[in-house]
Amino acid sequence: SVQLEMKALWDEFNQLGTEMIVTKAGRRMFPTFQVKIFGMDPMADYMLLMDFVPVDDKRYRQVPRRAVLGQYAFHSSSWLVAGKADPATPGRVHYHPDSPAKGAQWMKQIVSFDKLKLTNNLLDDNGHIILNSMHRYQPRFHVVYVDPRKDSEKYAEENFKTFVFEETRFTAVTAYQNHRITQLKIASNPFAKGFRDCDPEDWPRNHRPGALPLMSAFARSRNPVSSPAHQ
Amino acid sequence: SVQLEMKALWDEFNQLGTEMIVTKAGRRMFPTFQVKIFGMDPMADYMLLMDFVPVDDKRYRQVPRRAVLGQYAFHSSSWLVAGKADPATPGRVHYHPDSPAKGAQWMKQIVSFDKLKLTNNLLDDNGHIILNSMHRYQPRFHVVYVDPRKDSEKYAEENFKTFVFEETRFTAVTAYQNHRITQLKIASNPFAKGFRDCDPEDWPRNHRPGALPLMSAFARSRNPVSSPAHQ
DNA sequence: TTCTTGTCACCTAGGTGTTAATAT
DNA sequence: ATATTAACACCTAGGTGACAAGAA
Repeated sequence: SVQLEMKALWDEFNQLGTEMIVTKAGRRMFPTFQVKIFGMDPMADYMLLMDFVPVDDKRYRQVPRRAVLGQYAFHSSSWLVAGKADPATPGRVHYHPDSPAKGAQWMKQIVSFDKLKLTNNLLDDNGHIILNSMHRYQPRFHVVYVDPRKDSEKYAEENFKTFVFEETRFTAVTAYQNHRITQLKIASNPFAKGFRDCDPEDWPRNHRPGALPLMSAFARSRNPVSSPAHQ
Repeated sequence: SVQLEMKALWDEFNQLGTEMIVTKAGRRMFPTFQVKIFGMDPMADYMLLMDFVPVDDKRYRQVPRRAVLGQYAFHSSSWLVAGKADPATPGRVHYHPDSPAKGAQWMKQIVSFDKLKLTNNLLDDNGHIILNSMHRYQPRFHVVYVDPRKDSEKYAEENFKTFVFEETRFTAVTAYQNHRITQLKIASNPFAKGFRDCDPEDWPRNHRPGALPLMSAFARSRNPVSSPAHQ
């Protein structure tokens, strides 16, 4: 079984409609996809990998600016369907760089996919995940048991397990559309600390619940509870 | 077979008497021990590791300052034997973090031991290599074939190969003794660029052979030739 | 008008020798 | 006197969103 790390933070983003930046050079995800793994055979070899599947066959677009003036400008519910999805991108896969490794190794600490990068460059040759901007994606996590038998290909089906966490869904964008997403990224990503305007010591250590509803759920759970995956 | 990378740089340091800093927290080596590997079975698993053996049973000490005034102050030949070696440190081993991996993986690029750190803290619990300051050491590189046979312990002897490059010998120190070593480290280690006083563009790209005899050998070979190991 | 690209200041994270203070 | 330690300024290396300019 698999538990998603930082579930509270993922939930907070998901509630606003998570957006992930894609660039030509490749951009990391934030939050980073991280999991705790249980129940492996400690002595067996496993490959861990991720891929990304379209949530729907739609293309999205920004809401016209004149339609969203006022308090709820840039709200997550302001996505409009812009038509059918663009042609699918090459369905690349990202192997965790420690693969293959023993079950004991994978289970003894959190597995982090922080080397995974997203790009919108269809001709990318850095092995990054290629996505269409303005489309929605569902990250998937796969565990492959490395079968030592000679005819292991025959058992591919049963040596394979997929885990999906719906709270990690996101829209790929080249620039943030929802200003609340931007603010939550700035508030929670250490690398964006330069854009915070509050006292850096104020958050999250001294954060008073309710003061900033934007990130209340995350602030409430300092030891985030993980969530079970839909298999 | 194994080739030492950056052999010209190692030679230049060795000629002066290489020194490596040891600290309580652990310090990387510079130059970094890096090798190219040939002739592995591409499909077999190997563990790669390093250890450090005393070159002799001597303890060294700094030359009294009043004895070395003038041009040859701090020359490498100014080490004095201070007596018998201190009690041996725990003979730790550093496994390359990618171990175990297939021969094909090890051979397809330079193997770098840049995560290896040296410490003088006998109680270190970070898994660093523990050395006595003011003692001389010989780094050793070991390749272990992971034998798939059940009774693999019996074949430990033949599944094991050791490579020694004498030009990587060094004295462990808590502060540099030979000023020429300091200058060569500053000139060749990118992380010490802040201590260079010459135009940063001047070296090594525009370095004129003979102008700075200190690092002539390194500057002469822009594509350093590797050296075979003594097995 | 909407979306994308490239540059930038500002961060995190951590590897350098220097230096002054301390230990032996 | 020699040897070690800890704090420090200055780097490398690379991850942020902002912004202005360009593309569609």
